[in-house]
Amino acid sequence: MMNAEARILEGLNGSQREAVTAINGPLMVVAGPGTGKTLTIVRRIAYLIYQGVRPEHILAVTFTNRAAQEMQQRTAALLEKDITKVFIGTFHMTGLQIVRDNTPHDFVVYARKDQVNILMTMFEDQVRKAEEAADRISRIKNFLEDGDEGFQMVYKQYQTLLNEENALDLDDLILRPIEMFRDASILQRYRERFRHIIVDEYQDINPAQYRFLRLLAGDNGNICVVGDADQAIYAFRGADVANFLNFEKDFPGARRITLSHNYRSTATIVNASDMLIQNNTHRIGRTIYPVREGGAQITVASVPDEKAESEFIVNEIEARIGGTSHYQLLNAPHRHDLPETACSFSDFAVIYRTNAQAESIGEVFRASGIPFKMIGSRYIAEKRTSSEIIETLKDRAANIGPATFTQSFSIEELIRSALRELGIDDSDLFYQLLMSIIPRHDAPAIQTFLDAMNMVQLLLPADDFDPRADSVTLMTLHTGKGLEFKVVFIAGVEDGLIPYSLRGGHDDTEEERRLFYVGMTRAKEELFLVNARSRSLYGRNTTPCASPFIREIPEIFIQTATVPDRAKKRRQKQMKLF
DNA sequence: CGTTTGCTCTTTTTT
DNA sequence: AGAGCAAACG
Repeated sequence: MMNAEARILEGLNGSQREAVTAINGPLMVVAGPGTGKTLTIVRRIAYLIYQGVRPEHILAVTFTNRAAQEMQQRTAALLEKDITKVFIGTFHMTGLQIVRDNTPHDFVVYARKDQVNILMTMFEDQVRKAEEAADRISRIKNFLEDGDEGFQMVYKQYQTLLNEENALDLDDLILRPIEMFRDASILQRYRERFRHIIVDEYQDINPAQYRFLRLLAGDNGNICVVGDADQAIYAFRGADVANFLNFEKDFPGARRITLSHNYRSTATIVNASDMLIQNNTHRIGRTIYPVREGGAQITVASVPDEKAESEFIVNEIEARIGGTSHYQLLNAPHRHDLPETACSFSDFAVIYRTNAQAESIGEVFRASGIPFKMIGSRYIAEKRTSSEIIETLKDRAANIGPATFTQSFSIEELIRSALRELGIDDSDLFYQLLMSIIPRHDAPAIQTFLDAMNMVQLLLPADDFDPRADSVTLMTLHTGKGLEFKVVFIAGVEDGLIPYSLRGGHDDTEEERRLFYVGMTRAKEELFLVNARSRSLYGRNTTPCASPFIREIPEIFIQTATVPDRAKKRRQKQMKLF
C-alpha cells in the first residue's frame, strides 16, 4: 500500500511535482494548455492538507464555477475525506462569502437583468441606454476608475437605488470586500483564515480582483498563481495580463515554475497551435513540448455558406459515432480513415466566435437529431428579476404562515409554486440550481432562500456544462476555455469573425489570436477549421475570406477539404441521373 | 389607451 | 435579422 505522500505525488512530472510541493512563499506557475494545470492544483491542495495545513485555511479561486466544482470533486476523490472546508470558488463566490460574513442585514445580489431594470428608471425605460450605462458602471467598478465627470451623477444615483433595495451587483461582490478590508481587524481575520491562496487563470484578473487578492495575500503570503499569458482573453472585461507578468515584482522572492509538457493534444495540434501563437509579439518566452506523437492533420474546410458549414460538421460527427449507434447505420457514409476509438456525442465540440452564429448551427443540429447543448447565450431564467422572485416568494410565505409551513409545506414546494407563478418551471436551470443549493432539512426561512438565490445568481449562466451528458457541446471560444474534447470544430474561421473586427475595425489582433489559440488547443485528437465562402450574419450577406490566422499554421499540419456550392451539387446530381 | 406598423439602428467575448 | 422606438391607427 502506497503511503499518502507517494499517492499525492504519483504520476506527476518534475515541474508539476515542484509546483505541488513548493508550499511556502509566493509561487507563479506558468501552465500552457494541456499541461496538467488542474491536476497540479488538486494535488497541491491535497499536499497542503497532508503537510498539516487545515482545510479551512486554504482558498482556491477559479475562473468559473464549473472549474471550482471539478476541483472540489477531484480533490475529494483523491483524499477520500471531507474537504468541504477548503474554500474553492470563483472570485465572486469568495466575495459573496466575505460580504455575507460581515453584513448584519439581508441583501440581494442583482445580476445583469436587475441592474438594467434599475437603470431603466433613470433612462425613461430606454433599454439601450440602460444597458450602455450598466456596461459603463461595470467598467468603472472593474477597472477601479472614477469614470468621467458627466457620468458621475448616473453612477451615484444608481448606487443610491441599489442601497435602497439592499442590493449588490456582481461587481460589488469584489468591491465591497475591498472596502471591508480597510478595517484592519477584518482584513487580519481573513488573512489568518486564508493562509494559503491558489489562483487559477491569473492572466485574466482585472484591477479590482487584483486589489482584492493583493490585500488578502499580504506582502509575503503563501500565494500561488497559475496561468498562461497566451490564453489571456478577457481584456474587454478589464483583465490585464500585466498582473501576471508583474507577479515576480509584486511578490519579491517569488518562484517561477513552468509546466511545458502538453499531455492533451496530438503533436500536430500542439505544434500547429504553437506556431500560430508565436506570431504574437507580446508574450513571455515559453516552450511547449507535445508528449503525444503524430496525430491526424488539421482539416481546413471551405464550405459554401453557414448552413453547409453546420451540415459538414454534422456529417463528420455522424461518421465518428460509435458503431452500434443507429446514427451511423442510418446516416453516415462508410469511412475507413477514422480513429479506432469509438466516439460518443460528448467527445465533440463546436466552437464559434459570436453567439449570433449559434442559432443557425443549432437549427441544423436540431434537424439532424444529434443531441446537443448550447452553452451560454441568453438564459431562460433571466426572464425574471431577483426582486420579482423574492417578492412572490415572500407573498407566498406570508400567506401560508409559519405553523402550517413546517408541518405540511416544504420549502421546495413553496419555491416551486412561487416560481411557477413567474413562469419558471422545474425544467428551468434556475430552478434546478436553486434546489441543489437549498438545504433540504434546514429551517425554511427566507434567509436560507436568499442565500441560495444569491449563489444561483453567480452560477448562471455560463456554467451550464455537464460533461456527463452525452451531447455535442456548442459554445463560444470564450466559454471553451478550460475544456477539452476529442474532436473540435471551429466554425466561422473567417476574416472579420476570427479575428473579429467591428466595421472600421480597431481590433486587438493579438487577443484574437490568443482566442483562436485557446480554441485550437481544446482538441485532443482532431481539429477542424471551417470557413464559409458566403455568410449571412446580422442580416447582411457577406463573402468572407478565410481567416488570416490559417496562413500562420504551417501547411504540413493541414489538409484541406472543399464542399462545392449548392448549384454545382445539384448539377452533379442531375448529371449522375443521366 | 393599447396595439400595430414601419423606420432606424447596431451588429463580441461574460463572472 | 432583429430589437428598439416612435408615430399612427383602431
